[in-house]
Order: sequence, then structure tokens, then C-alpha cells
Amino acid sequence: MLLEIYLCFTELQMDRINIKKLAEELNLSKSTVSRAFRDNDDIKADTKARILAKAKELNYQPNHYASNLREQKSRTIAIIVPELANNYFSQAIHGIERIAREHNYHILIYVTDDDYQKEVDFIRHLHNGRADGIIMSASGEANNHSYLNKLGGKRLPLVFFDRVYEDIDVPRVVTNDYDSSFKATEHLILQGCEKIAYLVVNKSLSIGKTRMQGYIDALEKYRIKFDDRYIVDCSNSYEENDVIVKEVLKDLKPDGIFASVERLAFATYYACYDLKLEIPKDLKVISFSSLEIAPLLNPSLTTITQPATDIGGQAAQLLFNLLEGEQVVSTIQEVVLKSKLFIRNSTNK
Amino acid sequence: MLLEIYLCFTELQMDRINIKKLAEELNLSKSTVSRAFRDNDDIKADTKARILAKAKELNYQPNHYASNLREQKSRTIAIIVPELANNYFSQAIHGIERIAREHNYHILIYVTDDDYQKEVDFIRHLHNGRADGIIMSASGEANNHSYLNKLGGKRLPLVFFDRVYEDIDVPRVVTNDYDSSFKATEHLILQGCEKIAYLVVNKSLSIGKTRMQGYIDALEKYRIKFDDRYIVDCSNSYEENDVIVKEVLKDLKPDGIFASVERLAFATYYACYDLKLEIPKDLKVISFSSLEIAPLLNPSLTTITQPATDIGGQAAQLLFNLLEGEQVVSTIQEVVLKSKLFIRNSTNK
DNA sequence: TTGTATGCGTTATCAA
DNA sequence: TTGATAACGCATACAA
Repeated sequence: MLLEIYLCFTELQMDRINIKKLAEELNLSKSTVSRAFRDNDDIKADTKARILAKAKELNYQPNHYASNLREQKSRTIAIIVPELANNYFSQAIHGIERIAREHNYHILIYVTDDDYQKEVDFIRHLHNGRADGIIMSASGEANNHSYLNKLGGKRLPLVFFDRVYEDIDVPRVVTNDYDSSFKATEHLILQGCEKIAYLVVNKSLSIGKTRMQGYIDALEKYRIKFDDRYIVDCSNSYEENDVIVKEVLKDLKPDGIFASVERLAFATYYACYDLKLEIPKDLKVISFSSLEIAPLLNPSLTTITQPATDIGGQAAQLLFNLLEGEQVVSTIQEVVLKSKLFIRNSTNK
Repeated sequence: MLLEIYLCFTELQMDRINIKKLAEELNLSKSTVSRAFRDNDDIKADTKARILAKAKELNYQPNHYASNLREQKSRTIAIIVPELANNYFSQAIHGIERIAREHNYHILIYVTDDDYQKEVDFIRHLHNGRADGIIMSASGEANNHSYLNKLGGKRLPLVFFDRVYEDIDVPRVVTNDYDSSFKATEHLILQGCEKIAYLVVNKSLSIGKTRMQGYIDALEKYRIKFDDRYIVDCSNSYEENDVIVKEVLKDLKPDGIFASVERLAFATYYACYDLKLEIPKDLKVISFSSLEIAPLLNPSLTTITQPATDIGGQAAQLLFNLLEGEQVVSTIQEVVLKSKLFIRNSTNK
């Protein structure tokens, strides 16, 4: 009976070990115990060791919410992305995660499903102190995002990567999209393409626009008449894209496809299989992509490969500059990373 | 001078709007304001509306750390995975995220890089109240994980998916790996393979063992002698796997490859390209995978496809049963989802 | 070097 | 229906 009570008691104790109980166990005050977990405080090495040992024994961890309420910072960054089950974004998050871990920060993940309202809600919500900063690839280019100017300022540092809002002045990491798509288009032209379709998911997104401009300018350089029917607005749904791409292939009979995201290159491949079109004979395909197995596709896919992991890492670095930097830098910081063209069989003559 | 102080003051105010200031603005008490943000409390509809309007105007959000310190729960779940830039895990996380969002929970991501010590550290750390529960795919099968039995219990609910520790009694979501690999091996045999190599990343992992047993039993059924040189222990590094796989192909000359994870199938493809081996003529390949573009590979890859998103979703569901369930269920809950065999050209006669 | 006391921003209990 | 007050667990200024 006594044993039972004892067990019950210790279980309860186990259930919630806190600084007070730990202090009692050690016959010390809470403040002394607290000091043991901070680096720069005055505490006898001996005492500190005793405390840490006991803490480990009892599995004590300073309560995160109490600490952060006190210190007004969370050592947490939030990542907001349009989608998760996506090569590019998972690599970028991987890059962020690595840097965050080095800095002993934790990461929260938020997925907007390309829904601008969710993005707004997430950001608004995050102003409750849950995160010290945000790294985001934007979802709602077409919308009014002035709310970010109010919120996004010094209160909660924000860094963009890849998909940015041009009108919001925050640090950002992008790739040299204009050059890359110019070169991509040029490559198709030099391989003999004359009717090049540009597939894009959301052409109002700045990233879509930049890439499109490279395409347009390359056409111009080679005196190929621009025809806006060849700018094809696609969606995020496999089924819809299948219909859209097949229509384009049948109606416009392009001899080159420039896909602004890898998903659209896949849609093109599937469509060609179904329509018995042969890549690269009937149609050459090039795509922005960070797919590591592009060489294994049938045919191997010519890609403009973005350094996705690096992009994430740099974005994290920019955020930590804001969070931990001594001096406030007032100019916009923009990091431009280079994509690289890998020529493979999908664009071979 | 006064102006400066005033500006400074308002800036500070803007910087940190809290319940007290909001209450002062409204000439109400903190408690009344607090009530406006809870559902079931007594408060005049009129007052509540006034409060919420003002809160929106001032961009007030109840401080997360204070709330959670008070309520002793965080509405946050932690996900621990071996790696992130990986098709399977990013799909699984996507599944978890969807369910978590439905429940209004946030997610923290931790990546172990297959390092058991990191896993232990993460879990230990998470006992500081930062998360209400953990969903994990394990990294350290070979190690002693009894620490989990102490920690993992009621204090911080834990759910496994995919890679589990058999000796830890917590809910789990797995796939029918034994059956699937039996069928996969059988499929290779029926396609005429006689020397089938099984590629595995960590054969001491239970998931590797289960899959291996299916392979072994299928061989036995068809009276093919088991030779443990055909069990090939690979790594997580591209370079190392390239060497390992090529050696196997050259030395053992298998006519079938069964890859326990998709990365090893890719390594096999690359090796075959280099060694001028033709799939499926010289070598048939089948792989566990959740790759959506398996049909686009050259040749299209026969897969045992795991419902990765679903696995994540179910794991989240199990965790929410623990977190929100009224009754404590004492038996182990195990959810088994079925993988599906998709026969494609890599195993065609 | 250690202890005491206060407050971080909430929510819950109780009283009004 | 609302207000005053005490905790939640911790970190720090100050006292000893």
C-alpha cells in the first residue's frame, strides 16, 4: 500500500519535473539551478556539475515555453512553402534545416497549398511569438500583399526564396532565372526548334514572368515571331495538365517545350507517350528542375538545375544575419544563385 | 525631445501589443479580453465583438508561449525523420501536415541524418514541453533504445511510421512489407530470374529484415538456393553505392535486382548505363518506391509503391487518438497499409 | 557564489 | 457579465 502510494507519487513527480523540484532535490534555490543551464553566469563549477548530473538523472529539461516567455524569443524559425511533396521545396527545406540546426534553431513548417489566404493567416498567426523569423516562398503574387509591409518589418524578420514579392523589401534568395531561360530557349532554337511552347503554372507570378521574359527575348534575338498562344498557363493538377498539354501538342504542334517547373515536363512526357510523339525527334523538351534522376528519364531530360539545397541554406543564412546580426543593414539584400544547364537527350538533334 | 520619446514609446508599443494594452485600449480588464478569445466563456456578444475588432485592428495575437505555459500544451507535434530530401519522407510529412492542420496543430521537423545520437537528443530535448507528441521514423534500430520506454510513455506520446523499433510498445503505421517483398521476389522469379540480388541500406533495421525475409521465403518456395552474397549492404552515399552496385553486377552477375529503397534502384540504373548492361534484358529491376514518375524512367521501373502520404496521415491520426482520445487504449495499435505492385518494363521478359 | 523576489503574457478561480 | 488575483516555469536584478 505504502509502496503503491510511493510509486504513484514518483510517477507524478516523473510526469512533471520542473526547476523547483530539481532545486528541492538538490537543496538549492531555483536561481542557482537556472544558472547551471546558462553559460555566462556566476556559478561554482562543482555546483553546476552536480546540478547537470541530477538534471540528466531526472530527465529535466528547462521548459521551453517558460524560458521563451521570459526571454521573448523562441529560437524557432517558420518555413512557409506552397507545397511539400515536391522535389524542389523539400530540398530547399533540407538546406534550411541544416543551417538552422547549426544555429540551434528549430523549424516549423507551414504549407499553403498555393492558397494566398492561408499564407496571410499563417503569417498573421506567427506574430504571436511562436517564431523569431520566417523564410517563405510566396503563394499569392497576384494579390495585394501590403499587409506584409506592416507586419513583416522589424517585428518578425522575413526572408524570401525563389518565389518573391517584388514590392516587399526584404532579403531574398533567387536564381538567375532570366539568363537561364534565355539560354534554355536559345538552346532549343539552336537545336532546330522553331515553334517553342512555354509552359507555366502561374504566369502572374514574378518568377513566371522573369522566366517568360528570357524566353521572349531569346525568340526575338533569333527573329522568331512571338505568339502568345505558345504561352501555356497550366495548373497544379495532374489531370488538368494532361488535358492542357495534350491540347497544345495537338493544336499548336510545337517542336519544342520549355517547362518552367519540372511537373510540366513530366506532364509533357506522359502526353507524348500517349500521343505517340517521340522526344526529341518530334518534340524537344527542356525544363527547370532540381531532379537528381533527370538522367534516368526516358529520354534523359535536359534541365536547368537550380541549386535548391543551397538556395534554402542561403535563405537561412540571410535570416540569421537579421536575427543575430549586430548591425542593422538597411539596404535590400539579394542573393542570386546560378542555375546550370545540363544538356541531355530530350533536346538532342 | 518629447516627440522622440513619444515615437520611441509608440514604437515600443507597436512592437509588443499584449493583452494588457489591448484591455487598456478598450477600458476592459485582461480577463474579459482573454475570454473573447475562448469559445465557451461567459461574455456579452457585443463586448466580444468589440474586443475582436480592436484585436484585429492592432494585430493582436494571444502570445503563444504564455498561453501554452498556462495551459501546459503546445498544439504542436514534432516529426523526426532520418532524411528530408527524400521522396518517401516528404510525402509522408505532407500527409502528416494535412491531418495536423485539420486539427489546428503545428509541426516541427527534425532530421537525424540517420544518426541515432541525434534522434536521442531530439527526443530528450522535446521533453521540455515544446511538442505534445512525436511522430517518428526511426534511425537507430541497431542500438539500445530502452530510453524510449522510460521517456516515450505517457509523458510524450509517440507514434512510429515505416521504420519502427519492435521492442517499443507504441502505435505504429507500417506497410505489408513481408508480403510485398515476397511478391516482388516471386515476380522476378516468374520473369525468369535465377540470381536475384537484394539491395538494402541497413539490414539490421527491422524494415530491412522483414523485407529480406519475404525475399528469402520466395526463393525457397521456388527452390532457389539462398546465397548471402546476394544480400548487398549499401550506404546512403551515391558514390559508395555506385562502387558497391557495380562490384555486385560484375562479380556476381545477378539477373535480377530487388531494391529495398528507390535510391538503390537508381544506383542500379546508373551502374547499368555505365556497364552497358541492358534493363530488363540483362538484368531485371524491381524496387520499393513511392516515386510518381516511375513510368517515365528508362526503362520504366517496376515498383512496389507505398502509400507514403497515407502512411503519414494515418500516423498523425494515431497520434491524435492519443492526444485527444477520451479513453486510454492500452493495447498496441498497429495500422498496416498495403503497398501495391506496379509491373513495368524494368522487369519485362 | 548563492538566494530572494519580481515579472514575462496568459488563463482560471473566485468574487462582485 | 465582468474584474481582481494567483498561478504556469523560468531568468534576472538585486541582496546577502
